[in-house]
Amino acid sequence: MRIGELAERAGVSTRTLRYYESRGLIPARRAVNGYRVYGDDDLRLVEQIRTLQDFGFGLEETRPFVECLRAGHPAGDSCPASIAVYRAKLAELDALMDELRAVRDQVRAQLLRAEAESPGGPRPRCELEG
Amino acid sequence: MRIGELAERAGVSTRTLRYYESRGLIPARRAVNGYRVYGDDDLRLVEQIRTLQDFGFGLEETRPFVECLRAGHPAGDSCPASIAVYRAKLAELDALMDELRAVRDQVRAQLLRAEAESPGGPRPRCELEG
DNA sequence: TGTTGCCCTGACGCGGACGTCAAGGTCTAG
DNA sequence: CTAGACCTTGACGTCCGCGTCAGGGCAACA
Repeated sequence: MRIGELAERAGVSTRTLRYYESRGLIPARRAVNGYRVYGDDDLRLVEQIRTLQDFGFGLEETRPFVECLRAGHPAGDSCPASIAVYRAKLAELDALMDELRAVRDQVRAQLLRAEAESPGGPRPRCELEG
Repeated sequence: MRIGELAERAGVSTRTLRYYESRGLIPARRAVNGYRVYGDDDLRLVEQIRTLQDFGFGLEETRPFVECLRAGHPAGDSCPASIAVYRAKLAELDALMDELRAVRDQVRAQLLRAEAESPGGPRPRCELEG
C-alpha cells in the first residue's frame, strides 16, 4: 500500500502521514523507486494516533501507544508506558477543569456585578430567564 | 511617563506594550524625539488587559473593555459590548468544560479497561485508592 | 568625549500539527 | 509520445502573544 491509499483509508492527508514519519512515529519501508510502502498494520497505528488526538493528546503523548502496537501487543494501551500517559492526561484534565471552573466562577461574578452596576442594563432580566 | 516606566509599573515588558499599540489597543502619544509617552490612565488599560488575559481572554476580546475605559467609563465592563464578551466567554467556558468532562470520562474508561486487561498490572490496585 | 541607559524600528523565532505550493520523478493507459 | 495520476523533497504559511536580537538614535553625567 502506498501513501495515498493509507491516507484515504485512515481519513488523513498524505502530508499528515509524512509528518508522522518525520516525527519517527510511523516509519515506512521504501520501494525501489523511493515510494513509501505501508502494511495493513500501519492503518491501526494511524487510527490509534487519531483516536488519541481526538482526546486532545499531543503527538508525543501518542508515541508509547504506537510503539506498543508496533511491538506486537494487542492494543496500544497494553503497555505500562501507555497507562502512565493515560494517568498523566487524566491528572492534567482534572487540573485544567479545576482551573476552568475557577475562571468561570470569576467571570460569572464579574458579569453579575457589571450587570447590576449597569444603569438598568440592555433590558431588565427576569429571574426565570436563567 | 515613558514606556519603560509603564512597563515596570504594569508588570509587563516594553515589547508587550509595543505589541498592544501595534494592535491598536493602547496608542501612545509621542514626544518630539519619537519616544512613546503615556499617562496614568494608560496603566489602568494595561491592568484591564492583563486581568482578562489571566482569565484566558484573547487580545481581541479585551478590546471592548479597553475602549470602554478609554471612553471615560468608570470600569472596563461598564459597556454593553464588554458584557457581551463576558457572556460569550462564559458560554465558551461551559462548552469547553462539557467537552473536557466527556473526554475525561472516556480516558478514564480506557484507563480502567486497560488496567483490567493488563496481566496483573504494575501492582494490584486497592479499591480504596482511587 | 566617552560611557551608560534609555528609546526607536524591523525582523526573525517559537510551539503544534499540519496546509500548501514549487519543482520535479515515476508509472500507466491510450 | 503524451497526458494524467501518483509519488518525492524542500520550504514557507498559519495562529498568538509575545521573546530576542540587530542596528541604530537620544539624553545625561563624568
